[in-house]
Amino acid sequence: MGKHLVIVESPAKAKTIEKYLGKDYTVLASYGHVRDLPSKNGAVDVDNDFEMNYQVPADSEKQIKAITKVAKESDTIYLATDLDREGEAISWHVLEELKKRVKGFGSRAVKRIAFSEITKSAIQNAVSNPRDLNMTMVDAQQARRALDYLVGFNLSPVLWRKVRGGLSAGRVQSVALRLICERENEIEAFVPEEYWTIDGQFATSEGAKLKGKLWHYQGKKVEKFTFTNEAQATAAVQHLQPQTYTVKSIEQKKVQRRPAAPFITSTLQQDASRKLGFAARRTMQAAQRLYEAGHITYMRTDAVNLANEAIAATREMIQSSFGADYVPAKPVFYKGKSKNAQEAHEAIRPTNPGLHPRDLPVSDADQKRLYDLIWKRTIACQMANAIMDQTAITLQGDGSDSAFRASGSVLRFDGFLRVYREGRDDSNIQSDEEDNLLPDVKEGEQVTVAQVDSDQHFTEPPPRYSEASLVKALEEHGIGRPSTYASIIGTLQDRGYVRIEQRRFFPEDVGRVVNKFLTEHFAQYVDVGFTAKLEDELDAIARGEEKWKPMLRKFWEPFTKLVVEKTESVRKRDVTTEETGEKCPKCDEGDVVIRLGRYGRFKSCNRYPDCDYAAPINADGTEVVKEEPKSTGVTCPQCNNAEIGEKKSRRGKVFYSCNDYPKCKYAIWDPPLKEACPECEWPIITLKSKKSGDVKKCPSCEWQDPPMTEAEKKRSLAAKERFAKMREAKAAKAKAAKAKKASVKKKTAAKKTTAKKATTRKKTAA
DNA sequence: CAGTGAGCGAGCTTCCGCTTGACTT
Repeated sequence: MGKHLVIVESPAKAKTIEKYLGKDYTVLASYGHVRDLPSKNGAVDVDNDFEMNYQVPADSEKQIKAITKVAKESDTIYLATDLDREGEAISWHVLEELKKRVKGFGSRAVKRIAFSEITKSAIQNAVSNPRDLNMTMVDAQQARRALDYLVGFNLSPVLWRKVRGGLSAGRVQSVALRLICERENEIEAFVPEEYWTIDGQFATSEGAKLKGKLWHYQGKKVEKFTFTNEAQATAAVQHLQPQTYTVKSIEQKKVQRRPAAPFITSTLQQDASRKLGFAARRTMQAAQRLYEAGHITYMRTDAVNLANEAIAATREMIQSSFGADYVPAKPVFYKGKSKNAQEAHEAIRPTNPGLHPRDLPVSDADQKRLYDLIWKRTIACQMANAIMDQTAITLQGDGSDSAFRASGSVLRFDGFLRVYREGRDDSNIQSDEEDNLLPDVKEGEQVTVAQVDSDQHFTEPPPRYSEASLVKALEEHGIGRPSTYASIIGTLQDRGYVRIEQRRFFPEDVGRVVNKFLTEHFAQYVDVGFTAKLEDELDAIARGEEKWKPMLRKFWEPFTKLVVEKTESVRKRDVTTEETGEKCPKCDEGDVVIRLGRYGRFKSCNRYPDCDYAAPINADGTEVVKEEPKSTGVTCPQCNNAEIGEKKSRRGKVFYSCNDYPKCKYAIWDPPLKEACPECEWPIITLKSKKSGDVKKCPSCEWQDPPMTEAEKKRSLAAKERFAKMREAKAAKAKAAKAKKASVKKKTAAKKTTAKKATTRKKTAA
């Protein structure tokens, strides 16, 4: 005896901690939650005071067995799971299982310890300052778990009945879907507005040039919509052109720019998306590897704070690499911005800031690039502010009440910008003032007009969400957690609710129908504020001011009433069809309605199946007009029977296919040429236009001209590998799901046979 | 690429959050 067992969540963490503690300590990982509600009805027994029927899944059984084995030989158990709500619950679940599995467990000491940074001092400090399990926090987690289950497993079946089978709804995914759909509605409703800007170019007596924007016009400050048409703009240009101008004022100020806070999961995903073009999944995969190899701290975190030791090491690194000017007098501390942050970990940083990216002993390109990003952001966050001189020069028209304004800023000290500049996205538009050097002028100096130009602009609709901006929006509303951002995106795609095109989210028809239904009938549960309100309640439970079961009851009673009511009152055809007011062009009797089919919405006759009129429609509901395929003069290489025509897909993408469709299904994306492939003799090749010039390719073999460079080969191979991996993972997932189904079927079949046996036995007994 | 849909009503689907692994073609 005299042995101690420490339980953490992650195996990589277990390894590190074991190094810091003596040999009397065994550190084991729970691998996340060890018990959960099973994915079936009745997991939360609403008729029995919300009894939670937890189960240990097969995968967790392995971990629990290992933990039990060591627990039997230990006299102290340290529960060292993460210090957030989920971590507290994991500790409790582990403890509950140990009580069941270890005889005489009560003789052992159980201590809850927690640390938010993995450093030797933090861990030793935690071990010498243990506390008890916080049961009110565990209850808050149970309430969260139960509510998510109840929402998901009651709302989803409503969708199966009113829309289509296999769909899903949930506290998080339905809000994410809502954001994407509402953005699309905004874009569709958007009416562009015209406006004009007026710029002037000036020359000083010494010949230096100066550019300015029109600032005042005829005594009024110029606003965005001061000039709304060409006539107004032209009139203004004519009015402004012949004047001379005088430098009326020169305003100068020093502006400091602060570095961004160190990375947390959401900001890492955003920056990796903007700078490296990584999808959230890809970022997390690379980060996981870096974490496992001990190069970075934990990658699923919502805290921006850094360990003191890390700050010290970072400052040292800055001092030695860039000099004392770049080290601020005091360390820089950051405050988290996100709602509902639980701050169980540190920010994402290099474990050793002294390890420069070029010395990272890793060969994987994704990991290298991600480490580089993390390293730079971490170093930058402890560097001095950048300093710029911002100058604004006002040029007043002589004898007029119109003025131009030239502004520019000059970087005086680069500070953190020397290593890192935050990526920009939609909400953060690059200002055109930066590094705009202005010539030296004096107040009262006269300048002459070289040119006055007007430019036409139109206001633009808000952009569709990218993975990065969606994650940002979710985080701002406190919806979802660092460990789930990437999978939320996956769920929306798996359900067919959205698709990603050119790295932007587009809602699919099913997604829009589901969203309309949920927002119309279950508005309060798919509201962006629902999670925030829930979090307030959970906090009250954690503080001990509220009890979790009464809170669940308060949620459940009106919710289940609404579900029952809507299940009865809403008719499926009202959800999945829209009236058009048109008469059926085929039978002239029925009305045309828009229906939701397997592949999206389409027009049909409401007399179906008596009339089978059907026509495809565009995303905005207008009928698709079939264009005649454009001739290419190339014969189909597959059937040799017809020409290949240039056509447009329903989504507007150009493609080339055999005009004998549907008899021959040959189709390619790139335009065909009447040239045989020199390699495999396939009768045609294609011509793809790239930035670097035209590339001839064979659609049937690997041949291309000009041949790929080594770098391109490497890249294409890497992309292929990634693709193969993804496909494999998908196939494995599908297989697992199938296997699960089969085993469930087997089990239910087995149950049935035993049940049968039981009844027959009963009968014989009777 | 195009295909799509109703209703008899068997039996299936589904949540969020925590963490990694890898039975073979």
